Amino acid sequence: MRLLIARCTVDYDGRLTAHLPSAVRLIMVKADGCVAIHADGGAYKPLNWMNAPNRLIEHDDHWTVTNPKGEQLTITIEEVLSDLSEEMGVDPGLQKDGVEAHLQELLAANPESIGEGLRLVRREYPTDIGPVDLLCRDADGGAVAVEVKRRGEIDGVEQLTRYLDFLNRDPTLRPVRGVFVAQEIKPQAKVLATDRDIGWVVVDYNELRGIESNELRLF
Amino acid sequence: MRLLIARCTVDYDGRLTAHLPSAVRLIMVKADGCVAIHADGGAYKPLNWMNAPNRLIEHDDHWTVTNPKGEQLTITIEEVLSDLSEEMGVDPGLQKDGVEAHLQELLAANPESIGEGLRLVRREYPTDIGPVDLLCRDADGGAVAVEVKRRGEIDGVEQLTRYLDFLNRDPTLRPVRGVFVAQEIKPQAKVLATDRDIGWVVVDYNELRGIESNELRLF
DNA sequence: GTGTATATCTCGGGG
DNA sequence: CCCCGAGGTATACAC
Repeated sequence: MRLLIARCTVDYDGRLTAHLPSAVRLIMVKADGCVAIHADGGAYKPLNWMNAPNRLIEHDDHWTVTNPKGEQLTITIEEVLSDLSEEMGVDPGLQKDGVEAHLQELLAANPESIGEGLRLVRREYPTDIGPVDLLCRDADGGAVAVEVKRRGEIDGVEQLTRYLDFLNRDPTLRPVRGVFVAQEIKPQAKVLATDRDIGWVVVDYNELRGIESNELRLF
Repeated sequence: MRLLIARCTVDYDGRLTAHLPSAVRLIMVKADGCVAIHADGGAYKPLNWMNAPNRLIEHDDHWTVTNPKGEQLTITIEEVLSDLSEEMGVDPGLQKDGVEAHLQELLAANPESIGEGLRLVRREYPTDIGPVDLLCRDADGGAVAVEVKRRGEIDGVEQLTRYLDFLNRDPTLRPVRGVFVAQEIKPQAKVLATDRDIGWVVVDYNELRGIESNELRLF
């Protein structure tokens, strides 16, 4: 990784055009070739960047970074304040816990926590426009499509609506009702779901993990 | 800005829990207090981060970064390879051109470029589930809802469908037809729009800018 | 502050 | 390769 602190101007010409007036900034060049220009503030997002793969050419007073799509970043360097290079090696990567996939697993193992009498038919049930998170049957044998989100917003309701639209074309399933499940559901998403006769359930991740470990203890 | 290159492990506990095994990484601390941990590859997104506002405490061998929501980042530093601090000042910020907002402005000023005889009623016309980009009336006085995108994809058609659904409940507007406008529309989005009796128009941003400057020249 | 839409989104997975 | 979905999305903007 190379870390250059310099007074510079930057121009990006690609999916949009953008310009940075002269100021002191950090120019970060990573081992994979990607370039990012950071100001001394404003969260983690750089002001300008160019992802790998690309071609970086260092001219006398400016750099050009070009990618295969024809996007170009031009960095005009007016004054170098610091220039540091360091070998870092390959990173072992981030280990995550608590994302949607895990929530889906827990719900698949405990469909009763979505609705009484629910039994799982299958996870990632395929439709023509993508897989439904969970397909279940209720106590009366009716099909239930479940969309799982960590945070329930309007687009999740849209997604489930699309799936229901397709599932209800299948005579072996019809009629299919929908349930929207999340750790937190925004009021507008509840309104839209109710408006479309879609049920919604708020679940607690830690409580589900508790159920899971209790059940494990029984065996 | 402080740039620390160190062998470290990192633990995040907040919206999820995540762990980074020991490796050499860049730890960036910006003037506004935000912290980002970068590997030597993988685009501009850091492996872990904590946005401002937060509280950074440097202990002997580890740092803790805590934000008001109770999320915490723990950086255990095993070996410091480099430690650089540099004053950069406030950045003048990025100047952009060609984003959706500009396209919407240009179309609002030239509704005729969407359809003959269209007149603008208002931009960001409010509905219960969010604002419609443009509400217009056509030559016959019929209401027209316009959704503007830079790149037209399926979710834009969904969005417009939602708005039309709500707008058509308003007796002073009904019937409202929809037009989907973008610089580029994906085939699937065209199919879905047509299927729902929604019109679609591909516009050229530079041409619109031309119309705009021509009109300005007339005055 | 809440809620909604945008983003040069980034990133990963599947066909 | 593109398409689609998730994200600790972040960020801007209207109400």
